[in-house]
Amino acid sequence: MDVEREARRQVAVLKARTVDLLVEEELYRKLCRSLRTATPLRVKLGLDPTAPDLHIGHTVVIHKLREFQALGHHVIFLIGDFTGMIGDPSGRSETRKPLTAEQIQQNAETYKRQIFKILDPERTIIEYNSRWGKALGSEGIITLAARYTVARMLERDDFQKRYAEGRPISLHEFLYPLLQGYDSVALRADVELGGTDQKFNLLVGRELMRESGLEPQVIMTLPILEGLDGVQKMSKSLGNYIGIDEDPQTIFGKAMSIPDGLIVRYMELATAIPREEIEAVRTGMADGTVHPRDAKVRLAMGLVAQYHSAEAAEEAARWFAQTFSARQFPEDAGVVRVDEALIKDDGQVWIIQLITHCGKGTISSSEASRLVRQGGVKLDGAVVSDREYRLRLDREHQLQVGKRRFYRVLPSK
RNA sequence: GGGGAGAUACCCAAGCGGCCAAAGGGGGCAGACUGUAAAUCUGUUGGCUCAUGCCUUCGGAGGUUCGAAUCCUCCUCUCCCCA
Repeated sequence: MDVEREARRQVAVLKARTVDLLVEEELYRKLCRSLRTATPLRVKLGLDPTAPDLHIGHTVVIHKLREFQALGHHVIFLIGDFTGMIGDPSGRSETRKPLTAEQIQQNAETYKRQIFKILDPERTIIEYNSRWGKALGSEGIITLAARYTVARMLERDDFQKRYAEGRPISLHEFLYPLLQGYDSVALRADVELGGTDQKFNLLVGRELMRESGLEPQVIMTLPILEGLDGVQKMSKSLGNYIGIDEDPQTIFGKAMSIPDGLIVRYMELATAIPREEIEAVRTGMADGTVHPRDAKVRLAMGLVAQYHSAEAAEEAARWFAQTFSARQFPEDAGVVRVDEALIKDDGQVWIIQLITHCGKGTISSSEASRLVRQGGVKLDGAVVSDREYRLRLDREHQLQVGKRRFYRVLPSK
């Protein structure tokens, strides 16, 4: 095999969709060596177990890892159970609140389960940075902290901004990049991946490796995916995400709600839809031959197919067309049995109570009242606008609250 | 260590003794229009079986007052300046 040629080919494949690749020549050399010695590269991705679910924003990077695996390399999926106690200040305008040990453990389990929807378990090593982080001790931390200066820390955008705006920066936040970098030292990573907001942290890793006499890791950054609102980055805490663990209908529905401008970007970054097809969609939408709605359906199906199955995608598309395009009441709406306690002596249920009962704590009675007043509540297809409305529960009723909450209401027995 | 400024609802931010569940904006939700898109317009945005009512909420704990987000005391946290 022509090692150099193959290494060049791999570089080209891996470089696609990246924002930064530092340093490309180094990656090439590492790949050459890997091929000659038949030693897979050690590719690191660290994730703090802060949010208990992965969303398709995370998958941008994970897909890249999958590409490394496809070329025979090993992925080290590092769960930042130690760094998670600090909380990554990247891109944040305020200090994160630390997690408890239990939360971290729980979230880590969820991650493990979810990444294998994309990654190949055979080529994945799971690590926890508490393993070496705890051993560092206070002396280790001090030594580590001595390797970096305040001025250099303040080069970071987010720190600089916060500092300039007079917002607080806690001292321990300075430790985060250092500890993340130390992970690379401990793991002897060849490559580390992250979102563009991770660039600083990744670079610190290079620095620390060099100082420790190791060959510095190559760093690769990938775009940050915007959330459903199309403006802010996708994140669980902003509620603008599509979780990879969500059910087909939810994934499909959320995908259909993104702004048009995001369709192609989602396809490129978050799906396995082939390049040529994405190009066709792009040009088709530009010249008006492809309706954005249809492009979105394609995207939505692609996502469902990836995390569930092709059949599930078909099914979700059908469901969506019926429920939202044809405005039919979905057959599989959640069934709610009404407690006896809600039924008054006259055998009737007050509409407001029915709604709060169906909402199971997510809808207050004031809110239910508001929804009724605003015409957002439908019973058996007809708008209920009288908040005093009572209903006799002698059969199944179809209740719709707002745009997307559907319930099949049945008597308790 | 000294001096100054500040903490208001999901976020930003006004209010500085009663008319304050608290202006305005953002965001959210609902309605119209649609493609559950965007844009736009309208309404709404603490809770309570809805009530010229009650309860909870203006960093925390006390106090003054008929009455406090607003005044006083102490505490906690943040920022700035000086050392």
